[in-house]
Amino acid sequence: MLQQTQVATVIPYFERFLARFPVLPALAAAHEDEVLALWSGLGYYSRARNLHAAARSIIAGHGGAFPSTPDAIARLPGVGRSTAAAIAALAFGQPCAILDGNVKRVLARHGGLAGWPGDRKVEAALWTLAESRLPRAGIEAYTQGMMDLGALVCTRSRPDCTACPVNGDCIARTQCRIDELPTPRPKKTLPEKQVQMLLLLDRGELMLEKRPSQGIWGGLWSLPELAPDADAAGHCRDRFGFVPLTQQALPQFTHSFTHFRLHIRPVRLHLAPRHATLPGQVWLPLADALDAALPAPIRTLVKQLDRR
DNA sequence: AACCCGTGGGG
DNA sequence: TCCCCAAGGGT
Repeated sequence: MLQQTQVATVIPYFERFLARFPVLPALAAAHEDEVLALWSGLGYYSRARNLHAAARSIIAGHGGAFPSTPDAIARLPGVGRSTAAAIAALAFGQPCAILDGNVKRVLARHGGLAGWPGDRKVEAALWTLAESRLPRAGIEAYTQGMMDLGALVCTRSRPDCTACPVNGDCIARTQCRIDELPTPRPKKTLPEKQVQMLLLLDRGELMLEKRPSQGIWGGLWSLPELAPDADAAGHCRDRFGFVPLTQQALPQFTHSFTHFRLHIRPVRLHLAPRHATLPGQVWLPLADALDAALPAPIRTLVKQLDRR
């Protein structure tokens, strides 16, 4: 959950998740739909599918015992070098280096290492630096200390250098380059996309479609999409065989992702009753739909619909 | 190697 | 409002 996600954002999701899956076998035994529903709103949904798969892998392949070496941990789906090292260090006391966003910022500043940390070569240099600084003892406190130093003292903007325990030989501070390091990500213009999304309603029930596991919002339940200028009612008849009785365009809104911006034009359609339910579709009362694994903007849309 | 994968906090 | 980026990983 914490991969690319701030601690404060994660906490309520973590609490709910652990209340439902307190032990590893409980997660392994769960249906993917329920795992995704508890992840709904957190983003990067492959993390949820990978975590679920990892739990099953530990039950099936490791006899239920969590692997304890960094290499074995990193073979779990969704667990890379840094996450594996964090688990190995904090749970098993092994001397391995982590490299999350906080540590990258601390090392880039203290070591005076320029270049965007997302760049392959810069990241490799940061790993080397991180490995070279491991302590001979106390790996747990060191690992947590590096993360907390970045999160609480060596912050992205206005770091509190006077409170920093290593301000004496920090190159960024000595050379007055605190505001330049780490080097920011190169700017690029975000692509813009447009879609219509269909809110198909029948007697208070909403139709949701399961998205393929590949691609954006993989495995989540969402609304049927069509080209921005297509005929919604026609599409409704041609693709689903549903007869729309009324059609209403709802206000367009924009949802921003890391890599593109999506302009969504929702259309509400009331259908003639007794239509078929096709594979990959479900019809749910609005209150039940809100318990499903919905993408964040779809959840907002359904909530607004539910208020009427 | 560059791109894909979400959402929201904070400046 | 807009911009940056967060306890990164997979392809």
